[in-house]
Amino acid sequence: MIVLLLYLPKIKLLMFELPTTIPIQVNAKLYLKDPNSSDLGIKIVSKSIDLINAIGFEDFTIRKLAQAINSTEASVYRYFESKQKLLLYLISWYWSWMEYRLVFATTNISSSKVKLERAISLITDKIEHDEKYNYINLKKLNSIVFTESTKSFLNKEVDKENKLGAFSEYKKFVEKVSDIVIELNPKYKFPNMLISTVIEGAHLQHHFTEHLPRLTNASTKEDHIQLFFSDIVFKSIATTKK
Amino acid sequence: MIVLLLYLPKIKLLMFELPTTIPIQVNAKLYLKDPNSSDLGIKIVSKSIDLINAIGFEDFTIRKLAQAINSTEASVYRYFESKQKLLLYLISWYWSWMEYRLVFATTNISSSKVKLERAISLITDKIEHDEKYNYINLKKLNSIVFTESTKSFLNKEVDKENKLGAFSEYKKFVEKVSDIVIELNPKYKFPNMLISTVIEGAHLQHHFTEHLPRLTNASTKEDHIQLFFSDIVFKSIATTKK
DNA sequence: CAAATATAATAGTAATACTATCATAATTGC
DNA sequence: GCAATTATGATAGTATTACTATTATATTTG
Repeated sequence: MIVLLLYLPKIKLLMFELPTTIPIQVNAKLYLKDPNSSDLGIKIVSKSIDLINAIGFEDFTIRKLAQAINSTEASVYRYFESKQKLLLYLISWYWSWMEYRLVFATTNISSSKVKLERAISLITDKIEHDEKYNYINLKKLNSIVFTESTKSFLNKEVDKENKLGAFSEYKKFVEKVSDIVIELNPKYKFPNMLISTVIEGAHLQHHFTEHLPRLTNASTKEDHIQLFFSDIVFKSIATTKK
Repeated sequence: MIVLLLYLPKIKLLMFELPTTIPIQVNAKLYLKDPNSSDLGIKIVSKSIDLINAIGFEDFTIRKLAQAINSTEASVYRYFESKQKLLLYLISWYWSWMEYRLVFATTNISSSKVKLERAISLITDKIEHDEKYNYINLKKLNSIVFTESTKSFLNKEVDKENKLGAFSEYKKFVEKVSDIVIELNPKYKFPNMLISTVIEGAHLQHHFTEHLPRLTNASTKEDHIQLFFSDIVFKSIATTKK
């Protein structure tokens, strides 16, 4: 069924035009009980996105979440074994969704250059409209990933969580974009580094633009961040013509 | 006195050859009582670096620190009003120290290109030898900044802390390196973005190399990270010769 | 050597992540 | 349609945390 969709005649770029029936896959080891399997699970995921986005992951507590959905801490812990795992679930969901966006944005495009341009847009553009994918607010989730995702791997648990597969969606996405880089320049030595740098760099630059503007040269109005990273990528992988 | 040092005939690059008498300035609003003013303050800073490096900032507690230096929580809180402020102090110290390293690495160098190369090395190279600057273990502090510093600004307190000047040493450093970029190409539009991306990107790539290698193309043995970022920078700012 | 200051000792608060237990509600299998 | 299973709620509890308050004892300073 997914394959069928990929062959639709006109594939649109923007995420809000994606069909909402595609199942987003998240590693089952990130939850104790699939939140998609019940109303409560759905409320947990949906409301945790609202809450983390509103108050930040540090101030976010399972108790606050439970109160917000008229449930109890114990019930939440039946779905996610920890606050960390819940965050990992959300981030993993995000990258799985980004992978679909990438597929839709690049299918039937013959030019590798255009494909890479579109991938960079997907990565560097902040979602500005309040759109939902089922019960998930994509703008808020996007915002969470931008500000909280480094915390998911910059800790002492990273190896343990990596073994669980917590970062495999992220890695898959990076590798898919890296593959486009390799199409354009098979000799370029650092495609994965380049793409992971663009991803994390774009997240940070968005944060800096808003809070520490002296670290950037980007205005909030124009898409300087996209321009900047696009420039970096294409200059880096350009094959020298002599 | 500082000025004098800058005019020493032969300026060496490596940090362990810096004189240890240069006072590193840290914004006074980051502490309640200057830790340099007493034995206890020195022990707090010195041991917190050891501890945070060993167990990570999340697991680091003021109680553990107090026990490690045979003191009490209350005493530590007389120097730093919070765990966060202590981290901000350490990071601020780091950037102040990096500024000195930058000055020493670039003084009396006429070529802007060489200056920028040296700056990039300073930024991207991890400190591998256990060297001390007075009571501060530079290797451990370097490691802390690489893994914990994003947490210092990726939170809801960032604006408040920014007003205190918590990030001014970092900004100063970024701007000093950006100035070299501008020397090389006055028309380049994103010097600050470029340098802050290189700094944060290099930190992350070091972490990825160790924990999530699929996100990189760097081996731990070679200086691929330096090569990669050096390549990015010089290609990005190259003036097109047609 | 008195006065000021720094530190230690001790206790306490409110909040946190997470666990345990048991009762009740909702769903399912037959 | 009803028993058995499962999901949730209610409630309580643990150990730990960041941080504060208070008082006593060192240590330094004028």
